[in-house]
Amino acid sequence: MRSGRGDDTLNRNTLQRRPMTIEELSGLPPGAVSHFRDEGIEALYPPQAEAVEVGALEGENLVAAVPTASGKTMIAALSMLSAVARGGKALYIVPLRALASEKQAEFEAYEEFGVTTGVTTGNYESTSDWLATKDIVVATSEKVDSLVRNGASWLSELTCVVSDEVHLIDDRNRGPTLEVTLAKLRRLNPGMQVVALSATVGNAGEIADWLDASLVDTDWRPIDLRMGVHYGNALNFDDGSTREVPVEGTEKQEAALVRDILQEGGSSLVFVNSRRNAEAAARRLGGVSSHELAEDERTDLADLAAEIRDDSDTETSTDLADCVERGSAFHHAGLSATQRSLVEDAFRDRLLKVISATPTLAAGVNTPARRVVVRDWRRFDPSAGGMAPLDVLEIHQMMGRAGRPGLDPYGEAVLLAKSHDESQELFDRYVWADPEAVRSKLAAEPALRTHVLATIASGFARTREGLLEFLEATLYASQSSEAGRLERVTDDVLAYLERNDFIERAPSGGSDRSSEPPREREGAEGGDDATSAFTAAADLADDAGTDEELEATSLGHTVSRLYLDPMSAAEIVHGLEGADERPTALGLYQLISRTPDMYELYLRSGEDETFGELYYERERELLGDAPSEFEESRFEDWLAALKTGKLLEDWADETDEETITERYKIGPGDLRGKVDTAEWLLGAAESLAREIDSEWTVAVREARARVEHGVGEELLELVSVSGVGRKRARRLYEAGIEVPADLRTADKGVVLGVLKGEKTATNILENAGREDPSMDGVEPIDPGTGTVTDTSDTSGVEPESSGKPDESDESQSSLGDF
DNA sequence: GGAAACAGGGTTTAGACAGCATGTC
DNA sequence: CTAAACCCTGTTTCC
Repeated sequence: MRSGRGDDTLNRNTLQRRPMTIEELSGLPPGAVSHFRDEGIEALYPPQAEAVEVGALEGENLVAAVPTASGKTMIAALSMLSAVARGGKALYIVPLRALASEKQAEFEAYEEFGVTTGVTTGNYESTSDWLATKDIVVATSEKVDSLVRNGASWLSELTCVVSDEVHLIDDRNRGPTLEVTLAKLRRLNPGMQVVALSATVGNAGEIADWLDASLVDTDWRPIDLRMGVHYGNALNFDDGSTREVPVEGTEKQEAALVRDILQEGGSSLVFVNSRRNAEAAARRLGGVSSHELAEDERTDLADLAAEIRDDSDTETSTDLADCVERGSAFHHAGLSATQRSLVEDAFRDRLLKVISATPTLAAGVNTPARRVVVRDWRRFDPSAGGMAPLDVLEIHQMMGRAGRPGLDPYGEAVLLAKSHDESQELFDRYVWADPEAVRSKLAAEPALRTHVLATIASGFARTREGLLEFLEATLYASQSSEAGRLERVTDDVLAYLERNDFIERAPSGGSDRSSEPPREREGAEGGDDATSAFTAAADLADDAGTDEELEATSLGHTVSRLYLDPMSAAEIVHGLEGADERPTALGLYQLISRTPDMYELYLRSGEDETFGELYYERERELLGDAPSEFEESRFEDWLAALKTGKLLEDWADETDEETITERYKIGPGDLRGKVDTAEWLLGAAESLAREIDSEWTVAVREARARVEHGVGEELLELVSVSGVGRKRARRLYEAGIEVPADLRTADKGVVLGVLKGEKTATNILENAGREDPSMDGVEPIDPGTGTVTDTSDTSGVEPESSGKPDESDESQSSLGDF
């Protein structure tokens, strides 16, 4: 830990001053100060005061590198509110969708004094025009990137942009997006204030230089954080103090630590390195927490467990619910979004006593605990050939979750050691260590592939020189020691894009290519303001007329707007163009599953054989050229994509959630994620098919509709009725109701017998447009037997009229039956 | 004879953004 | 190049 950095004079001065009260702040909208006072905020934390001193309220650029839960959001809020008070508009960029909702909930309160907030993520969108009227917009970095690509007009009205967790620029996959997006927003709005919020990192100064910003860099926290290592029966802290925490009998260290703090009324968070470990630890720790529960807590926990079981019918859910009943929970990306927030909320409400989590939790929404136990500090990393130690930054993020402001006297973060040597190593490696520096990953080819295309397509650069000049404004350029590397990779990428018909090069000098009219205006939703602003930005970049011109093709524009990795687009286009007959659903599912935009499903041992067989069985359905069986790794990728494709086909064949999660050994959250990505990619594939005039557009649309609703072809019409999902649609179909129109004429008794519940049935009939949807006095008819409880009208009901044999019992039993 | 305990080898391993147009059981 | 938990299987042990 970096205590007392001597070079930070500002910091030292501020800490010794009397606290700055919120009444001293000027430049905020009327009513803001009293709002904060009502919230119980009287004085600013020292880092916040420091931010104000360097001009946060006057539109000055600022990098705040401070620990989690030290009031970073307040720094952002003050900057944004003062920008709004000056008549401006602010954007708050977050790394996760869950954080977007968290921030919105926080900023919504500003409506009280007339400052409005809107959110936009891939999931949820307040319409674009509506966003233009909001004072503050919250969005994920990818969404902002997409808005830039699509030319949202209000972006050029921004006067303040906040980038939360800016250290994620270091992330190989998603960092470059944030980096490029910030550079574009700055070019678009030269006078705009930039506020970057970061965890404490090794090179905050470098980031500040890049953004022309003042730096607030401090370790200050509102509650003390003690870091320590537990070894044997003792817990040794960084301040030299020691606490006896005996490990009894066969119990694990973490169990002793959780029990110890629970007896003082404190909850804990245990970080482990795999999902399975998280689940196993949660089960074991349930034994600890269940001893310390009050009667009313048991009742509440039982309710929570019921909610969890209700959300999804899978083994993961059952296991989680069983743990929750005992006051313990696990948390990882295999959980559904609902389950995750149920667990997080219950933990914040102190109902759950302990969560065992993978690192997801450290990066996500705020879930502070009295004690944080970091059990595993190494994680499997194929690139390292085995277990690799976690970054200091990552461990510090986990440890930073310790201590709940206002509830705990202090927070404790504990690492576990099994030997004296390991204890020493942990102190050196993590407790006393500074976090790593943030390094830009922009020069990686996959990142450049997509951003170079987008930069050209949205008019930020029109020549190779202009492109390189734009890239000069990124963090990568300011960090790069290896001159020419970026240029070299850029040239490779340009060649790739040209080869795949995404861009065209032409000699400059205003040659009039009538075949391909300029497309800058494409997709500019907000009219001329946006277009002119974007064009101006491009003009700024292009000074030379000597260079050859770069222009996105029509296809290139589409790819950029669809937010696809060009390589994914190329794969899809190639696959569709090569199809001689109508592609099957499986063919399309495998196609999108092998694009880099689909997260890979891992091929387990023995599965290469299973899927090899499936491959030979259904080889003809697959699109494009299969790699030879002798190219081992490429063939394995092909089979892994087939596995993912098969999962999607199972889903679209109405296999139930439980069977799929068990068959592919995944959690409900993973299944939802796969389906979601497939839906997006097939939507994009449909646009591409239209763009290249493919004759298979309809096949793609149908395959997309089938994953979206998880139903067979014959149910697609039924699920378009609001309130009818995959299960209800199948039951209706089997009762002879095959299309929405049938709902308008069908016997009400049959409908009620199928749908169970008068309210649902009435509702659905109403949505189908039935004139008299009321179910008053209707007796349900059992769809299985066709027998009536009371009435005698059974005409027109054919229970087994399905075009698709009842699959439910078969799919239950046929494990591994691919 | 059969169930329970144990040993040894094999297997597995974190995370989740985006288009578009609206809503499961 | 570095680990550890869990599962499955086969064996031993104990009643």
